[in-house]
This record gives sequence, structure tokens and C-alpha cells, in this order.
Amino acid sequence: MEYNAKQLQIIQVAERLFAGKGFSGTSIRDIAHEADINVSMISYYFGSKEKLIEALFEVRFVESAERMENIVSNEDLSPLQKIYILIDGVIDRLLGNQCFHNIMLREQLSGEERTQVISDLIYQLKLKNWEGINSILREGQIKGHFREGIDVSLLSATLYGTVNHVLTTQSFYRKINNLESLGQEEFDKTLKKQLSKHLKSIFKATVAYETIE
Amino acid sequence: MEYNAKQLQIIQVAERLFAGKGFSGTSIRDIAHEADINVSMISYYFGSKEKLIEALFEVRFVESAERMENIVSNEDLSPLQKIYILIDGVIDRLLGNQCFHNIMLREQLSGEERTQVISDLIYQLKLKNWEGINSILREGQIKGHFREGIDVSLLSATLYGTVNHVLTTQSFYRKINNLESLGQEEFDKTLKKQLSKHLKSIFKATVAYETIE
Amino acid sequence: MEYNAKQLQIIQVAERLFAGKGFSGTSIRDIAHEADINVSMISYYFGSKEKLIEALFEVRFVESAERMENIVSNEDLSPLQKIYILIDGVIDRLLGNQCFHNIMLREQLSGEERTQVISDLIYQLKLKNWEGINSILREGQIKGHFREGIDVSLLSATLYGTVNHVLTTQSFYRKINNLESLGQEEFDKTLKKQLSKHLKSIFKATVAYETIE
Amino acid sequence: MEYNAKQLQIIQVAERLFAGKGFSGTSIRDIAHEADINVSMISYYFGSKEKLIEALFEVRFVESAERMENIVSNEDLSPLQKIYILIDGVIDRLLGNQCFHNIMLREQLSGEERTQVISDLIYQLKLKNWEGINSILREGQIKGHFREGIDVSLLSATLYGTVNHVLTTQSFYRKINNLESLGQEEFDKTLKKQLSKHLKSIFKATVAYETIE
DNA sequence: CATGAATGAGGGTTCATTCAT
DNA sequence: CATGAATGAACCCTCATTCAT
Repeated sequence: MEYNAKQLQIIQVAERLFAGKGFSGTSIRDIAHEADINVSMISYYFGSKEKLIEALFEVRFVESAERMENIVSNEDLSPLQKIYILIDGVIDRLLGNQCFHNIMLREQLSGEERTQVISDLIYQLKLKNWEGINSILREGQIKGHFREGIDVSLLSATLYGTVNHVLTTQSFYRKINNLESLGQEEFDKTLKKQLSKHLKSIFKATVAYETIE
Repeated sequence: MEYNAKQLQIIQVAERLFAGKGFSGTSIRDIAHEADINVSMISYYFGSKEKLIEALFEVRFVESAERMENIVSNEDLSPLQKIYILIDGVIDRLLGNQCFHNIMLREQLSGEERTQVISDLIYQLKLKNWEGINSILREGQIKGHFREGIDVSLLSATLYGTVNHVLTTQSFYRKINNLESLGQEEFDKTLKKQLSKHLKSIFKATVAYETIE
Repeated sequence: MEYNAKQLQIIQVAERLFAGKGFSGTSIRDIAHEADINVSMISYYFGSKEKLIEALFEVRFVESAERMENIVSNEDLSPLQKIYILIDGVIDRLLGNQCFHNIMLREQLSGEERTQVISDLIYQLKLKNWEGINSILREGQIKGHFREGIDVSLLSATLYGTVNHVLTTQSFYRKINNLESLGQEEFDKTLKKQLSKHLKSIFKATVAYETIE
Repeated sequence: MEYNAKQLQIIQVAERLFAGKGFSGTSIRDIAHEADINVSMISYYFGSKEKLIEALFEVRFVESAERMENIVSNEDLSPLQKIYILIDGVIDRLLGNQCFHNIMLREQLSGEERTQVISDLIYQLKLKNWEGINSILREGQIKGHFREGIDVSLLSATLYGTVNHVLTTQSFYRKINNLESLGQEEFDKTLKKQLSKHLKSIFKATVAYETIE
């Protein structure tokens, strides 16, 4: 599915508003007003409000579909290096697309199953992510670098859950760590660095034998 | 603030529906229908839909306000034992009140700051939780059991984030781990056990010196 | 119909609120709140909101029913003196019960004919007033003091209309005449004096032969 | 502000209903039903019920803004002739737009100050009317036709108050003067004639020296 | 191909009144 | 005799969508 410039602009505005106020809490009038278009354009271009959020998911998924693949298939890296790159990749992706991941979190919290399309896309992404981590861990186990008996699901949960939680509670994090004076960009940089170190440390301790460096 | 039986019933229904469809996505007619009351009762009992969700937060917060206190102040436990009890407490609390924590996650994702009341309550709860973990860690450091330089915020994020993420992606977790045949109760039990083991392992590796058992 | 102290208190509050916001614009909750009673008391004491305004009219009418009679039947006064006393009486009555006359004006403007009871009371009052003026004028004509061919209805309209209009546009009157610094009481006194002089002058010029003093 | 045909139709219906039942007493459903439109059209066209009445005031004010000007600035007329034309103009205007003036009277009786817009418009109209009368009277005084020491406010009150009062109590007027058999049009004609004569007589006696014809 | 006028359904809230106590 | 809990109707307004142009 290809979208023209106007459609992409609408999607972008919708993404910001859905992130801030939720799907139900955002009216097409809000979107139309912010995007400076007529309200009927949303139905015209996308068919309905629901189709709009589907389009949003499609666009963002296509963008991020290729990343995991590149990491796993790179043969020059050790399993632990791959894990490290994976962690940084997740951090970058989630913090770099905060609006979209906010929406995705909301959708996962929703029992409404807005549409099968979105559910399927989220499922596919999760599966791909899980398989990526899994294949790296298996490779590490085969190479004798990693322990046996690692719970991939829970380790994934720790990776994504920690980043999401920090993303969600940014303002609290700033307050508690006296980082309120920092600009958004600088704060993001600091956050990424600390998150990266923290998660790498957890992963290493969890998967790698002590002797591995 | 005290609520009578009918009010508590409404709150309970609202909690379930807000968790499933979000605040904006749930109409007071939905709530009234499910609770088998007249639509005007919500305004009558709570003043407005917004006041209803505030009441919900107040009730749930009062319930869970005392838990952390009991753990921290118990003098018979070692710091690591306290951490372990804390972890199990968090798991129990979040998985035992899935609807409410779903709503709380939604509210944290929301940029709307529905009301100052809710924001304040969430902030207070987070602060209390943070202080609880912090004081246990400090105690462990003073006693020489725990490492220095622990990032309390990120460790909290890992604890809450991991549990929340699992809570949010339960169905995926079941599917990927072939646990779809289990009943909800049995699954919850399994999940709690595995989460507990996983998080305790992470915390131990992160905070404790290797020699500590 | 007799009303107890509580009922009279309710009537008094209702009068003030009806005057300020109109009958439809005033809710029984407003009244109950201001009168510091339960909402159900209005239905309980009066039967309904409509019956309440009827009661208000009854009470105020009984109060003012006797005045005109006294003026007309006083044999010691000349017709013109009677007219003068009548004018001052109308001014005093309308300005002394501004709330009630506000409500009465509203009811007369209304095409709803809220109830036959109110319509009848207003009709009776108007008729009594008209007859009072008429009989004084007739007396003056018989005595040769007053001209023939006086339009009693229009003269009444000028009397009541002028006072009502001033009553209605008090704030404009204050502004245009630079009386904004005066207290309400002092302003009322000034207003009454000027209205009295103005209307007496009009009446004299309209009804009396020039030579009459 | 320009209004299209449909908006003007809605305004016209609203005017009639507001006059009959008051603003609070008229629901947008009433208006929609009478105007044969969907209820949502009122919000759609005017924004809200309050904005609708504002629009009504704007339209009617624009219509009557020019009249006074024409009278005052006409140099071929004597001051007394101008007064006479003014009186007939007021009578025509008030009796010709009974619905609107009913609403305006209601608004002036209201302590709610529905919106600043309406209050301002009414104030401007009153001021313009006052200034018109004032300038004619001053002209008459300068030319030596009129007395000194005329209270413009009270004279205005008598003019507008008398006409309004007759307008308000038409049915009583008919009854008392045995004019119940007349059709509305014929009655209006009779009323205008009598009102005109009555008010001109009052004004002449009040402002002009006896010798002036 | 794009628009904005128009719609019916449903949103949250307030209403006057009733009824069991 | 007096109360407050509870009700269903109606309130104004916003919603996503449609349709003629």
C-alpha cells in the first residue's frame, strides 16, 4: 500500500494526537484541524477513522521491519555483540518513535482488538523480535558462550518492558534523578546511555558465563 | 472518602470497562448497562465521569498504600530477602489487579493529564515504590551485601516494566510458550513463578556481590 | 391559603432566583441549595415547581391587594392629590418589590400562560389598578377638574410602563446620569423622587386643566 | 457577519419561540422541529444555542441601526416634528418586531447577562436611542422651542416604557377597550394611532412651550 | 478528484419528580 | 411529617460518516 504526501501528512498528525489522547479521545475533527484539511478528507482518503490507524500501523511497520534481520544475519559479530547491538537498536527504535510506540502500547492494553489488521501486525512484529533474540541466544548457546535454560520470553519482556517503562515515566525519571534542567535532546542521550548500560549488564549477567567478556 | 456498596459496584464495573476500552472509549451508558443502573446514577453518585475515575484511583490506592511499608520495616529480613519479597509483592499486586493496572498504564501513556488528582496519586505511588526499593538497597549497601552505584530508577523500571510487559502481552506469552491449554488460574500461577525466578535472578546479579546467597 | 415559615422562606428564595434567571432558568436544585433545604421539599410543600410560582403570586398579591382601595375611597383628598398619591404608591410598590415585579413582567411577556391561576391573578390586579385610576379620573371629570376624553389604558400604560422601564434599565440610567457612585439605597431614593416628579408632571399636563393646581 | 437563507430561517423560528417561551424554556429540539431541520444543525450553523441568540441580536440590530440617524440628521424638520417622527418610528419599530422586542425585554430583565455580546449590543442601542432623543431636544432648546431642564432619561423611559407596556398587555388592552372583535392588523393600526396621539401629547406638554404648535 | 454541507446516533449531564423509609 | 435515594426524560452538544456537487 502506497500513500501520497497528503495521506502521510494526515498519518503523521494522527500519530501525534493518538499518542497524546488515545484513539477514542481523538476526533477526526482534531486531526483535520491540526492537519489543516477538511474533516471529510479522512474518510475520503482512508475510508474511516479505523482504517486510518491501520494505515498508520502499516506505514510504521514497513519502516521497522528490516532492522532485526540485519543484526541477526551479520556473521562478523559475536553473539554477545549481537545482543548489545540488539539492545541499542531497541532503545533507539522505541525512544526514536515515542508517539508510535505509545499508540502501540495503548493498542496492546486494549481489549477491543480494534481490527484484526492491527492485532496481526503487532503479533508479527513481536514474533519477529522474539525470533531474533531467540536465534542469537541459540547461536550463543551452540558456540558455548551462553548458558542453557534461558527464558527468551521473559528476557524479551525485560528488554522491551524496561525501555517502555522508562519511556512512559520519563518525567518521573527526570524529577527523581534531578535531570529536569536538561533539554529533551540531551536528556534522551543520557537516558539512552544509561538504559543501554543497564540492560547490557542485565543481559550479560543473565545469559553469559561469567568468564565471557 | 467512603463509598457505599452501590458506588463500589459501579467502580468495579467501570474499572473493568475502562481497562478494556479506555476512558474515552467507555460511555457512561456502557457502565450503567453493565452495572444494571440508570445512566444518571454515575453523575448522581460521583458528579461526573471524570470524578468516577478519580474515585476509582482513590479506592485502589488506599488499598495498596500499606504494602510497601510492611516489607521495608520488617527487621527480621536480610536486604536480599526483602528484595525478593518486594519482587513477589509487585508481581502479586500487578497480576492481582490487572484491570486497575491496565488503566494506570493507560493514564500514564496519556498526555491529557486527565485530572491533577490522578496525576498526583500516580506520582505519590511511584515515589513511595521508589523510596521503598531505594531504602532496601541502601540498607544492603550499608551492611556490605550490595554493590555501590546501583541505578535505582532503572532497576525499578526493570521490575515494573517487565511485569507490566508480561501482563500486557499475556496472550503472546501463552502462544509462544505453548501454554494455551492452561486455565487462567493455573497460567497465572505459572507466570508468577517464572517471573519471580527471572526477576530475582536479575536483581541478585545486579545488586548483590557474587558471594552472597 | 396559608403558608408556614419554611414555605415562606422557600418562596422568598424562589422569588429572588426567578427574578434573576427566569422560571425555566431556575432549577429546583438552585432553590433548594440557596434555601438550604432538600430538593424534594419543593414538591413536598408545593406539589410542583409550577405550583411554587403560583404560591409566590398568591402571597404577593394578597399583600398588595388592599392598597389601591385605600387611596380611592379617601374622601379628604382632591382627585389630583389622589392621582399623585397613586403615582407615588405605584413607584414605591414596583421599586420596593423589584424581584416580584421582574417575575411578573416575565410572566406577562410569556406566551406560555404558565397556569391559569397566574394569568387570572395578573388580570385581576391589572383590572383593579385600571378601575382605581379610572374612578379617580371620573371623579375629577365630574368635579370639573379633569379634561374629558382621557385614555385610561394608555395613561396606565405610561405610569406602569415608565416605572417598569426605569426599573429594568437601572444600570443604564445610572451610567448615563453619572450616578454610578451612589449606593443602592441612595440611588433608589433619588430615582423615586425624579420618577415621581416626572410622572406627576405628565399626569397633570394630561388630565388637568391648566388652571388647576 | 453574513447569514445564509437557512440560517436566517432558523433565526426567525428561534425568535418566535424565544419570544413565546424564553431562552431557557425553548429547547433546540423545539427550534429544530419548528424549522424542520435536524437538531444538530443549530450547533452546526451557530456553534451553540447561546451563539444562536447572539446571531439573532446581531441581525436585528444591524437592521434597525440606521433609522435614528435618518431622523436626527434631516434638516427640513422642526425639532417638534422630529420628535413626532421619532415617536412614530419607535412605535412602528416595537410593534413591528414584537417577537424580537419581547426577547430583548426578557434579556434586560435577566440578571444572567447571558453573554457580553448581547449586553453590549443592547447597551449600544440604548445609547444610540438616548443620544438621538437628546440631540433633538438640545436642538429644540437652542432654537428656543423647548423648555430647559428636561430629563432625557425619564422621557425616553416614558416613550419606550409606554409602548413596551402596551405591547406586553395587548390582550388586556383589547378586553378593557372592547376591541376584541378587531383583527390583529386592524387592532395594530388602531393601537398605533392612539399610542401616537397619546405620546405626542405627553411629549409636547413636557418639552414644548405652550405657544409652540 | 476534492469539498463542505448535512445528518442521525450517541456523548455526558441536569432535570423535576417519586417513593420507601 | 420529612427525607434523601433513585429515576427516566430531556437537555445541549459532538461524533464519524455520507452525499451532492
